[in-house]
Amino acid sequence: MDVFDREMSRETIFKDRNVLSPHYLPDHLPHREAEIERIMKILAPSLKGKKPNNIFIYGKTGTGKTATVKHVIDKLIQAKEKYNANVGSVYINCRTHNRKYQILLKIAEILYPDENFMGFASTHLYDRIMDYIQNTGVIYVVVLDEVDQVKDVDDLLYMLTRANDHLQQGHIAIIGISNNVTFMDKLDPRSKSTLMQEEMVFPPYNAVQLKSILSERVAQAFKPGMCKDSALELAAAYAAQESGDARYALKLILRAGDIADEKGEPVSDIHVKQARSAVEEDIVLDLISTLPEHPAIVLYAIASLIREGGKYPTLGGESGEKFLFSGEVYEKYEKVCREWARKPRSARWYREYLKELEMMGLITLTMSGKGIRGNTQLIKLAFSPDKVLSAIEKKFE
DNA sequence: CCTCCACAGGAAGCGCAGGAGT
DNA sequence: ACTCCTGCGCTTCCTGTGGAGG
Repeated sequence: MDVFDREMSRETIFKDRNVLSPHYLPDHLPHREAEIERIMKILAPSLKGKKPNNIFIYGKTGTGKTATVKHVIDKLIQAKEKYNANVGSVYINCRTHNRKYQILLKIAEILYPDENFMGFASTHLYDRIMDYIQNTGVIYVVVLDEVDQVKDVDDLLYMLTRANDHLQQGHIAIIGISNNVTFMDKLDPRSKSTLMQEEMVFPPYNAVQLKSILSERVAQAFKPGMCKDSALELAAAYAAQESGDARYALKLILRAGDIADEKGEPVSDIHVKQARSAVEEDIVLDLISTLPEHPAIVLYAIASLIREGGKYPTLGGESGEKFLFSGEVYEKYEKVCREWARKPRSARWYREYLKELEMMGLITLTMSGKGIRGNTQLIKLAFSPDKVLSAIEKKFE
């Protein structure tokens, strides 16, 4: 009996592990009923051949934006069959298709599945797309997930929305999804007003909501009684702390499930706690791997200063939390740069790196208030310095 | 109260790379 | 093949801000 045989014959606590994967689309989305209804209402005119409004959806990661939209699109396609309506749709993830050209190409490829558009100019793609819509009179819903990733958004939106003015029949409707608040400010006012005919904000889930989301999935993923209620509750509580991220909650339970499965035990609190540390490590590693060189060095400077205690250790003394001063970190950053034979960036740009690191959730920034001279940012590391340091050292070999 | 500190963050501009237009 | 244009990453310069210190 070899390893394969033993693994195959082993009893597992999972019924369907796949249900917990980040790509799994559940049939039922708890606590998003109102959002689903609103989007359906907005899209409903398309079934009668009328143009629906464009929608812009904003919400933090793990608030169910993508799942909700995909769910509604599924329903729209079902309704299309039922009422024999002339509607179509594409879902495009702009992280992988982050330029106007790639998006037009993707649309063209779907509209003309038998043709090869490689190497065609984007104006040609545009014309062909317009031809299709004009000739068929279809109402075409384009979902742009993570729109903020598109380099030439203004161009793209202008092109797609202005197209509608030239169409005698048919229409392009846009659903934009983003988790970046500042994205709206960077938009051209014209594209802003067209994209945001309807604006929706998806709030983060609270602990109670996360619990009910988890329990639905857990019931499908594990065999009966193989995931304790307390474990589920703990995972929900951890995720609620992490800004209500349902994806994080699912990751936790999946990881905890794997740990428990290995031992052949039902999932309990201990496994969730272990999973948390493991998932956190994954996240740190993942974030740092995509980090450009200089932000990584800045982060390294922060982590090593935290470990050394910093120039002004535990100032303020609030629960012993260690804060660093912006200037102090910049000096350290310059020093590390010299040691690693890199030319340090200017202090101005260093501040941009700090903001970037904050947006990624690697550090937290607080403006200095009472008790501190001058007006400066106080920097706190979101993860353990040792994990961060080793991850960055690994990155630089 | 004024001044100084220790920065924050806006504006302008620069060199470069890669596409679009011709 | 060539110019032109545009976005990106960055520097330089500058004005603004909130509290400390005298």
